[in-house]
Amino acid sequence: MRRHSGRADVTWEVDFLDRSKFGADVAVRLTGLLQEYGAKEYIGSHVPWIAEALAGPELADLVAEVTYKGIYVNVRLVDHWFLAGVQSVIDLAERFGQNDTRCGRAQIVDYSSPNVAKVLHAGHFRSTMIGHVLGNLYEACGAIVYRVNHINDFGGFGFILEGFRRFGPYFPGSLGDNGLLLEIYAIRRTMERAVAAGESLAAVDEGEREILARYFPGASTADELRAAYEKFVGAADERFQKLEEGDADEVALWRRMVEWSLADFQSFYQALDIDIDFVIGESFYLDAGNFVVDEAIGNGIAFELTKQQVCEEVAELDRAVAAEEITAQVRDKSVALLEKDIGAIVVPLPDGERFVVRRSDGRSIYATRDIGAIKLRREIFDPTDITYVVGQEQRVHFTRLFQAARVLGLATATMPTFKHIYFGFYVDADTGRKLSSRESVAGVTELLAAAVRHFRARSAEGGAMTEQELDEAAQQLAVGSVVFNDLKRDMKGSVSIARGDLAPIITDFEKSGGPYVVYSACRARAILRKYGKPVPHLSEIGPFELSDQEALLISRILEFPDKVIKAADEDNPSILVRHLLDIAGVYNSYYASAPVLERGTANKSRLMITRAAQLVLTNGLSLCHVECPPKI
RNA sequence: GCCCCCGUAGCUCAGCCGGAUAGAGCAAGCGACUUCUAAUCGCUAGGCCGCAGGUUCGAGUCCUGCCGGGGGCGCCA
Repeated sequence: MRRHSGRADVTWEVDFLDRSKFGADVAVRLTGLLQEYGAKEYIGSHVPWIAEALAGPELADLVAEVTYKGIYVNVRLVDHWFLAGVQSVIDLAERFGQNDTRCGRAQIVDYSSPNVAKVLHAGHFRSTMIGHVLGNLYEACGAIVYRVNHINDFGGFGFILEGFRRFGPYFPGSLGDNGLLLEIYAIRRTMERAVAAGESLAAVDEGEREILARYFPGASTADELRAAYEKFVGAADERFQKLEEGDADEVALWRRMVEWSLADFQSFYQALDIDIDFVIGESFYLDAGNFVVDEAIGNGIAFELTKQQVCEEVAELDRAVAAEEITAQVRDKSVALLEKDIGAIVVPLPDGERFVVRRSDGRSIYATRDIGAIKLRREIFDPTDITYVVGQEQRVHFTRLFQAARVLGLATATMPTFKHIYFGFYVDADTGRKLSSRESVAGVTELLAAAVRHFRARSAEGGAMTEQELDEAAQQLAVGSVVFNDLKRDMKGSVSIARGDLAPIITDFEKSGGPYVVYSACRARAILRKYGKPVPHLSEIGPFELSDQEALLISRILEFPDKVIKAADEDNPSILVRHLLDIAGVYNSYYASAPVLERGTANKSRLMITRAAQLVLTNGLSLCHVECPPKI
């Protein structure tokens, strides 16, 4: 193109087409020339020579026919090119889709991140699936991936330690170990709501009243409740301080409690068959965080926000109000935020905001530990990229954390890269409103179990399979369903989910496409199994002609590696998932119309295409953390 | 108040760095199983791409404003 145009700066784009629709396989556009000259002149002066160049002898073994219409120069490729592509897919086999675009990169992916003493809710589920698949994608692109499960085993623990002792006599006997922890959390939340509700207590529902009555038998009025709550908070703060200082009793109890929760989480990870390399509690990073903060105070980067500094900023705000740059309302809000931070250790950020890294009472907060985590992770893993897969509600926290890391010298302007991959939450299918963690809780494990039972029952209709095969197939279909349900749409949007009855959810899962892709891969494999021999090599194939459908299917298959790269580059698994659904659709259609094994003879080129389709679907599913069961 | 996300078929969503007649799936209707397993396939129907301007040869896509929906803004995590 450059030679024909006589210019070195021409750029072009190539789009795959549907042969049955356009009679060609790819469209070529020289975008630079198009923009430079406009459509009219481009069509008149350039399109003809572009078509002529493409039809020239140099490309004769690739190009079968060139046509043009409007700004598009359409090229029909020779059938041999497609089948050669199929052969290369077969040669690469399990490696098809892998690439080296991220060679030399070491990426930390921080995902799942459950809270000890709280219930795993749907947000953790999304984080787990998205993070895991992103890790797979980065690996497929050649990166070394360190998967880290950052367990919140510290924040808010004062309440748990105190509650465990304070409410001991009132716990119902039926609660298990982890159940106790959840109960304490529920008590705390209930108290917060009750106190926030004030005198009326109108916002407190019946279940919450029951909790209040059980655990605070002496407090019946709003004032008494408030007093009881304040005593609870005070005692909890003391507990936390002792824990941080390493008090033997508190540490021992804390350790036991963490174990209870981890054991509970394990059933969730087992159900999803997820194994995260590094399970590290945030407590691990406490000392490193304090070290960084102390050092930063020492060299003046971080400092205690004093009353005087706040006064100066307030004065500036007052000036702005006087100059009518801001309203008094904005000023009051800002002042309130400023005053709240007096006494805390803060890191000033380039955008003028502050990042609080230590409370005024000297205790750590999660920011302290997150900073420590960055320091230790850099020392241990020397990562080029750190990616956090955490819900969108923490966007502000992470943008500040990343800025603070650079200000504190824990990272340079470009190394490592920090990314917060966020996602939407689950919403009520009827109301469109966000489900609270308490509502979405219920069910992650139960939902998956119900999905397994559903697919188990359907499989059983099929016939000759052993019990174990049935279990495995159902497990994979269930996992595939939930993964696809979560990952086929853009992550930033919310996922609506029906409440109560699980049946509609399961039905949605089945329709969501996971089983469709699994089943497609299984059909392809069934053909190959029946054939029973290695598929023929390209060199054994005589003269052949591809159908439009075959050309389309093959071009979709050959696009797969690019989709893997794109999904990794955009940190967006849905790009991969949708492409798999697309391939599965084209393949199923092909499967229905083009028999491979017929009247005892095998169609060689179709066998090759079937093998390539099976490989691309299996490899793609594997990236999505779904394995194809041997039988279905 | 500030910030973020969303608005495309009855429903759930795709739609690339702006490019051919805006696509799938579900739901609805019709048709196809002694077959490489029908968890499938084929066909039909269904659209002021929220509204109004602007940029452009060309806008669902980019810009501005408006309307509507959801969310986030702790010395919690």
